[in-house]
Amino acid sequence: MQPVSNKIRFPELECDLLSFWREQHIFQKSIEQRPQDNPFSFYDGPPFATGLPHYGHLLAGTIKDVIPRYKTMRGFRVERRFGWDTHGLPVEYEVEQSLKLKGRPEIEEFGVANFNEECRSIVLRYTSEWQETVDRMARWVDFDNDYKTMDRDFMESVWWVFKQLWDKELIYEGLKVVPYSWRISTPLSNFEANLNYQDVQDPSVTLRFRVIGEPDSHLLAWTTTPWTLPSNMALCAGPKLAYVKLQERESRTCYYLVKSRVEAHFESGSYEILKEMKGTDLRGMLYEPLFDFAKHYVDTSGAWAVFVDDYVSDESGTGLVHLACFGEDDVRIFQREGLPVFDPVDDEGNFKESTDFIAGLNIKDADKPIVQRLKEEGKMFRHETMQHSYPFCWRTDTPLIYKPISTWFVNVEAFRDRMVAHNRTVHWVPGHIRDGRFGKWLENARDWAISRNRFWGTPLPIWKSADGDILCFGSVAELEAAVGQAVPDLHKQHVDGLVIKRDGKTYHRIPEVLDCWFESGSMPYAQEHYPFENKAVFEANFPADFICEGLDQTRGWFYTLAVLGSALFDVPAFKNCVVNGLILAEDGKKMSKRLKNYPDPAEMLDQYGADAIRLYMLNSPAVRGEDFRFSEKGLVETTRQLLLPLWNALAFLTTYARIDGWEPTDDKLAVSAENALDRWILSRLHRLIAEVQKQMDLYDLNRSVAPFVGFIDLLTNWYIRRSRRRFWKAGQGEDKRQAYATLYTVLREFSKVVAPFIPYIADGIFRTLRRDGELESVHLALFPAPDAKLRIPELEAQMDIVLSAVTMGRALRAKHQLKIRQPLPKLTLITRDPEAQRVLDELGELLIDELNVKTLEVTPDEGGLVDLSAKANFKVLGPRLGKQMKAAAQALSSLNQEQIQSVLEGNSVTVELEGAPMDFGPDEILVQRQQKEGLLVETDDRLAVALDTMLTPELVQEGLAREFVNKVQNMRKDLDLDVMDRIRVGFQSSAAVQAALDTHTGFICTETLCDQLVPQDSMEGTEWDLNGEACRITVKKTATG
RNA sequence: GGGCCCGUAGCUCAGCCGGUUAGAGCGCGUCCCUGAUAAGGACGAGGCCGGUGGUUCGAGUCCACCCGGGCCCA
Repeated sequence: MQPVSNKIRFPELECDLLSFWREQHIFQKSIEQRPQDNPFSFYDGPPFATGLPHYGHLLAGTIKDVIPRYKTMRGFRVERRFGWDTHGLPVEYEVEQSLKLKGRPEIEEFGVANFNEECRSIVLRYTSEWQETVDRMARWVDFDNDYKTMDRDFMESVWWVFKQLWDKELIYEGLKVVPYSWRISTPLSNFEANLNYQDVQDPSVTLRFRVIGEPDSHLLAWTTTPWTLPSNMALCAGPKLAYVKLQERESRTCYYLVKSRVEAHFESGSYEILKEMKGTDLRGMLYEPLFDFAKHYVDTSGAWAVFVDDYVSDESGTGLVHLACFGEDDVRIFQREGLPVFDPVDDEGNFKESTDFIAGLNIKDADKPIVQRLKEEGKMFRHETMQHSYPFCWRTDTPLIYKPISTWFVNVEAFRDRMVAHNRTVHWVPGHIRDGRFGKWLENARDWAISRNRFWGTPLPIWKSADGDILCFGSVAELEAAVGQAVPDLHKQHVDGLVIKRDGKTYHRIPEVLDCWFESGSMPYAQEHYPFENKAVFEANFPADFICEGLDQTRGWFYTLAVLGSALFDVPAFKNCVVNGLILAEDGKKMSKRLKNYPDPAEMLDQYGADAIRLYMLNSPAVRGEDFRFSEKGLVETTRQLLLPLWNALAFLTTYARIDGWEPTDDKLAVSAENALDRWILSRLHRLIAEVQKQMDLYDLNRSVAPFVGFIDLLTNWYIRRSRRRFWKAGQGEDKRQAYATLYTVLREFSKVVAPFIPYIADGIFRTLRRDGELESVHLALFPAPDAKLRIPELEAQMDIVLSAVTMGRALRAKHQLKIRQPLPKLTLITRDPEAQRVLDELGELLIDELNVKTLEVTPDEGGLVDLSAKANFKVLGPRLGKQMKAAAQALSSLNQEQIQSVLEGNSVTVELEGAPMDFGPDEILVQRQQKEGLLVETDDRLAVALDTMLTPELVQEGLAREFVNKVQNMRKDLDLDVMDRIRVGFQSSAAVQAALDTHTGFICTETLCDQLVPQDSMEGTEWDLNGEACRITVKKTATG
């Protein structure tokens, strides 16, 4: 075994291991060595590579690595391919910006082919940086065999998916109202529409709509967009709102509006309420349109009437909403009620010829003449100007409009219930996502708009004839047959020009491309080029056993996977889903490049290494969907508290193994553990293995990490601390052999337990301990099996007692200023716990050493040392007593010492409770211990510890000797001596110290590896204070160990 | 405006099926220990468990409402 240094630099270790893994193809071996017929399938959600990876990616990437590594160690074959999202708006925007193109007309002028090739050229710009970071983070994923959504094979499968939906009649063409910039003739995403709100002044007009069949009666409706009035087809009332018909006293004119807004529009006393009614009562009222151009172009029968819908509120306006085709709710109601859409606005935001006096005007310029005309015709009730916040195009600073555009939809509502049912079978982490955020979203799922009026994406495979006949292609072969030529590339510029003539009709491709979410949702099929290739591979790996992404993917990838899985195969697309939360900066804000409120990931990798980052994140709430504040301090803490102690456990073992020439041979390891410490740590190890396995099988990463984090503390700060002397001891005794075998075994098995989480350090440990002929990496090993035979629960319980006794003993010493180096005559453990009696048998030495006492006594007799008090055991008594609980608690708290003693001896006690006697068993009463004032006693619930502090001259002498050893050891350390170097010690001291040194010469020399301990007269050396005695010491190296 | 999540010590977070003195780490102060460790330990200060009502013998924990923060949607 090569000794390892405790001066470890983890980033260096990691880089060495990274090269080793790469050179020896460990990742490939970890897959190939697992049986092909035992797959565990993982789908990678493709990221955009238009930016560099940030902590969110590192977090998801870590989880995407931990689970597959674990499953590999459980014997599964886990293929993982990296994916790239290459299409879509983010890419197009970057290109538009770099080429200074604005909107559709300029792109078309530049040429779609040129534009798309520009897109293609930038999407893979950062892939090498991505790969480097992902590799460095120790995430094992196949980049050579990756998939890209712009690959022809991928796109062909997307077409196949689309065609499947088409054949199932789940695709339809409809209208969708979207934010639209007329300046650049481009629909925008909701996200973009939110980028640029400005305060502007707009007309605020309230219109009179004359009611048909009632003399001089009008419906009042309000709008800030007069230009939409020519498209008005209906008015809408809130069904549950209260409305009135009122009459103006002066003019005798009648108006309908919502009751709660009357005072906003009429002065009190100027009117009389004629009638009150609910919104539903208004339904079906007919009115005269303000403008009637529309009837020349669309069928207006049924239009110009009042309808009702819940979206109407009475917070502003009149409670009667003017409906045109420029609002999402409007179009929804139009479709429900069979109303016609009349959109007279062209792509540039100008009125078409169909609009009489405003034809050719830009919509905003048309507001004035429209208002003018309405005033002249007496249709204006009130005309004001108001200031409000309105969305503007973020690129041209012109106001956006909402506009209906032709859009292709997936009829999700048709199979929504199936989707909801499938989702019930998915295991989500955290669990509340299933019926909460995601479940609720599914229940309310609306039809999915999948087409985009853009350029860089997979074209919809639809060709349309002039009379609306449609051809849909589900493969390249079908298309090639139809057009009679090869189609090597499926991008827009290559297919738009393909014209199909069939049965006397001519078919042209429609201009839209698919939403890139459609492509990522198609990834299970498209990454395998299914069904054109890899049928068996696909079937073996679908649905995914495991996926992981951030909380924001609820409406994103999780959703599109679920939609397509349900639509195509009527199954959930994934079985287990871990959702990670958002990583925030230390200040609780979003990480922001502009604010520079977070440390550069590359620097963190260089400084602390990937394992520190991984463990820090895994040990955080971020792995169960909660926000997490990332701080460099956390990395420091993780390194100091967990990783370094663990590594130093290894350094400890190897250091002494070298000194003793110990090697992990079969017979050295065959030693059976007899020492209680060894049996204890092995028992804890197997308890740990069982726990980690259980939690990992539940995908609960927090609860997997917490136990091994705790184990590191037990291993280093108790097992090794207490075992140190066993390794130092001269010679090769049986106990030493056991110590080596145990520590070796524990570290080796532990490296397997932590391998999925901290793969570098785990492999560093494993490979250090590895014997010739064994597996070359821990990542090729199987996860350890918990061995019930090695579990000794009683021993674990006893050690718990010892550990709390140590804590109490140290507290006692600290309180009374008795340093540990000063031996004391006796420690008394006072407890009635039967396990504690047995502590003496096996674990007593631990306490004697750790607390530096000469003898240990365990006694059940608490007499004189502690005050006992009784308390009701609420947990046990509550269910039995119910309302009597309070009285019982009162009664039990006043038991006398005699009664309590009796309870401690296992007897029941009878107490008067509300006039009647009642028996209480010993398990129904809790006895508490309180130290008596002024005694050297420390207590907790079950245990008291007392120290005898009577110092004899012998003990004082021994204390001095230990003090002396301590000073010499410090000097050795200051001189940077090797642990095996021999020394000569000179001293000049008081008589008391001299006497102590004489008595304990052997002890001192053994402890400090000192060959000569000699008095000296000179004034050289370091001056020390040994418990108040002056002493001057020199240390000289005499021989190298 | 709607849905979901979060709110516990100065900071980062545990706290299981509801059980009576609410924990850990970091930071701070005092002290101890140290030849594996960037260490370790003890003690101390520091809490209206976001608020208000309710259910219950008993609420940090369950329910309702409210306040604050986040994410998503509108």
